[in-house]
Amino acid sequence: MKNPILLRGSKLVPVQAEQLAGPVEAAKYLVGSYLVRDFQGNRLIGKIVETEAYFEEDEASHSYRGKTPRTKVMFGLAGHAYVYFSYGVHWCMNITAGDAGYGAAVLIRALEPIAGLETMHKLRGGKAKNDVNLANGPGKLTQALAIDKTLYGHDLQLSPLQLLKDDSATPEQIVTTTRVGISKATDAPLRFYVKNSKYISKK
DNA sequence: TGCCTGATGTTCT
DNA sequence: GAACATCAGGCAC
Repeated sequence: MKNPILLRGSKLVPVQAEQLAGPVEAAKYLVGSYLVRDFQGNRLIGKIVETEAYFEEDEASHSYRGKTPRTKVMFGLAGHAYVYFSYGVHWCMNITAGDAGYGAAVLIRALEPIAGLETMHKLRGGKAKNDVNLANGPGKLTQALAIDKTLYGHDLQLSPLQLLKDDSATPEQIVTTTRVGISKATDAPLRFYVKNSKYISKK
């Protein structure tokens, strides 16, 4: 990779598709990873602190009813962006997981803002009263990182949106709970977040 | 602080 | 035509 991305002295390396082979493992693995967004000359970095796993056998998953024009990227290669419009108002970002042909993805629910906070506040339209509220929800983080349908299907090993991991960091302590904001399969323990993080979404 | 509601595009039934 | 992997503002307490 040209110009490796450095953060606090450690080098961030791209997340490989093999590390996203299973949706549940991928959801856990992605907690503590970094999203790096290059936007209009600014580099915005957020650390993933909360995820949810969705897959074909899962009633709450968009892929449950099979491949459609919207969900087709979920059935493609792992490590790509599945971006969809929710409630007519917000974009939500997923990272595809599992083998090609199997419809699975990991919803990114919250980020800890690391770099480019000023730009993130601007992108949020000044609605975030503090840094905690910048990206502590699926709709908020897409706003803060300027993620929309133009990034649908984007390969996350490439700029302007990359998925990276700091291999020298100690793994996060992860808490597992049921998912949020869904009406089906509400009992499945498929939500993962960093223990004691103040940046996770509410509820 | 916490509940309630309006906004509103896309997909699926 | 209804449901939806949401958010923010308004109002009551």
